[in-house]
Amino acid sequence: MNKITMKDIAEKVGVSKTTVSMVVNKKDSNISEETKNKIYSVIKETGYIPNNVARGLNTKKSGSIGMIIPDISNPFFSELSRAIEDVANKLGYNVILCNSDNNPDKEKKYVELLISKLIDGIILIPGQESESNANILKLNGIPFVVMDRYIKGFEDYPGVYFDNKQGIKCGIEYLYSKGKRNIVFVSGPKKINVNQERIDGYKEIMTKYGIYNKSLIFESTFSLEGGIEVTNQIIDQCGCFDAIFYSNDIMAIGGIKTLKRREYRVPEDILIMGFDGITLSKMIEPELTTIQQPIYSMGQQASKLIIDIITEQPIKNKKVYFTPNIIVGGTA
Amino acid sequence: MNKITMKDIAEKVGVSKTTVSMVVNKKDSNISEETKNKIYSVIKETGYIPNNVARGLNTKKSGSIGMIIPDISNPFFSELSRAIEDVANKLGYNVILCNSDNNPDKEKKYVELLISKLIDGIILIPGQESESNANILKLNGIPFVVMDRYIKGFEDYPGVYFDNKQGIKCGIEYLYSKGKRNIVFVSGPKKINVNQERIDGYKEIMTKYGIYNKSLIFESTFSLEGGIEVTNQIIDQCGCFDAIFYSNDIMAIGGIKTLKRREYRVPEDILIMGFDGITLSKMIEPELTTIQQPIYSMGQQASKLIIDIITEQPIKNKKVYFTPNIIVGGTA
DNA sequence: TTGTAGGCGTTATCAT
DNA sequence: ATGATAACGCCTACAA
Repeated sequence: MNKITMKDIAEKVGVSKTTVSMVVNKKDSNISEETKNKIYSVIKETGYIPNNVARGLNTKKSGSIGMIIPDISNPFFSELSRAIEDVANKLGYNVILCNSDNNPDKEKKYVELLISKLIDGIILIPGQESESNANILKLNGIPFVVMDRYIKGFEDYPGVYFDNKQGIKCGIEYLYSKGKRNIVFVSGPKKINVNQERIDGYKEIMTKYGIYNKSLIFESTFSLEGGIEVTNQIIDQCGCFDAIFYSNDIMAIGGIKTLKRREYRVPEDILIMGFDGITLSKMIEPELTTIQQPIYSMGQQASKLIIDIITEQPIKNKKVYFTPNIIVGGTA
Repeated sequence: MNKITMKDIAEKVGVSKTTVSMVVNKKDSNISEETKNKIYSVIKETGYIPNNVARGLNTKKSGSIGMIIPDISNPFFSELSRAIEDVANKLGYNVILCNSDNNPDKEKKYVELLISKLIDGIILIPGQESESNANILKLNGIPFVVMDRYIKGFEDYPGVYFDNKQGIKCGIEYLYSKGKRNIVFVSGPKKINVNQERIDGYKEIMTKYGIYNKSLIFESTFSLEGGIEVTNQIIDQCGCFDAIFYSNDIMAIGGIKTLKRREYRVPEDILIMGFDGITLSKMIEPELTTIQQPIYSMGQQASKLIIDIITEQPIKNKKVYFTPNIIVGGTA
């Protein structure tokens, strides 16, 4: 049961491989209708599927793009992936999924794997210390788009970002307008650079309002457990606080659970603000008040951008910034 | 900036491509240490990365497995994907992500795409009418593992399944034991065969208890909106009901929101049971009482199974059934 | 309008 | 212990 090749088709029709190749690749402007039809019908009856690998060896293109993300089971990234894959698929590419867990070694392994597969381009959400991996890509001439987080030394590379500082300011302004003054801020792991950016935003705006207090800044991991732990910590260590701004939705949800269990009422006693606007934020009751990143649009944009680069389309903006949007739910 | 090839390495070291190839592929039992070391050092200093595509053309293997799922942004599938990718990665494979949306045409397109990339194997969660697509795979000799849903005519193929009937029975028994007798059942789209299986389970057990009533069966889509809509319908059409068993967690969450908004108390007035046990079910407050599928284990198992088949390992069980497990949260 | 021939980078089969 | 050579299936000049 050997696989059918172009040669088989050519022999059956009684033409050369070249002719078949041209028809298969729609470069058939001057192939007679008759030949074309014969070829098509034999392709159909044999169920011939071209060998993309052989094609790739010639063209140095694989028709695949790689997507290196921290963790697909995190809703933020799975929503993003869906957008990336949708656009890629529509434009004739497919997507190889890589979960880096923010681990530089894993990330490196994937980068090399993708290169070895003649990947056409990569969408990279950097973990930590991604400079050297970005460098490998650069040295190998693989186009890539950076997403969500910066890579030192690659600030001029194409990228899709979210205006984190502005997002934080939005959130704080809202909480301030609600009369809150002791606003706790929970950042994600400081090793990830967007978090520093968010902390800076917090510092700036709180200082502007004259209510900045360093001891109101906490750090945790972007998970439900992270949210629960840090919230217990906040309750135990903080003299007074009247609002908590979590820098992702999942943490906020963990926080709300913890507050309720420890007999705080949300939003009556404490206002809660999340960050990301994942679908999940609309599932809890009351719905989470959060700073929305347009996740699906960001994914679409990144996917479109990398493919434009691959296909050498003229690019208007190789760096795209998305702006925040507050979703007012019932928690603040 | 042409990419470095084996030929380049061979020339630099002063050996033949063959020798380099053997070293790269660890088939170097009888290559002198000296040569090996020279080759390794040149590989390192040049940053050589083997071309997997060229290799694939020879070996007819790509080192990739395909994963065809309905929708990665559905938490059930993203959790599953994570497991699949983890195992695949550990065993030296990578994963190509395909969102079928349960659409047979999309599914077909992906099947052919994957074949054209010399995919080594596929994990297929069938949408609707997947017989012909499974047939294409069969004709092309592509190994595949079926997951979650049956494909008519491929019952003997390797597969990883969940005992849906048992799951439903578990849930009903629990609700019955809590004194509930008017238990509404919300199935997913009947076109998807697991749903029929679940309805059958419901019918059986309810009949056994002598409380079966056909008008308590509703159908909806596996989404938050689906859960909301159907719940409004239930409230409006059902004379009396004291529990609702949704056949996935997301619908259940939509249902809870709706019940609350329409002034029902959960669990005081109405007990709610979900199905799946996605992480999300632990995020809401109170936590959802649900029938847990061991999602991560199922993904691991499927991944391991397809790779065992690819590598022709002896397989103990080519069909694996997982059994339900009730998680008692606060909604029932 | 169609065919011939060489090459893409690797692996496999024989040699040496 | 190492090399020469022919595949793998397709694409692409260049020929005819």
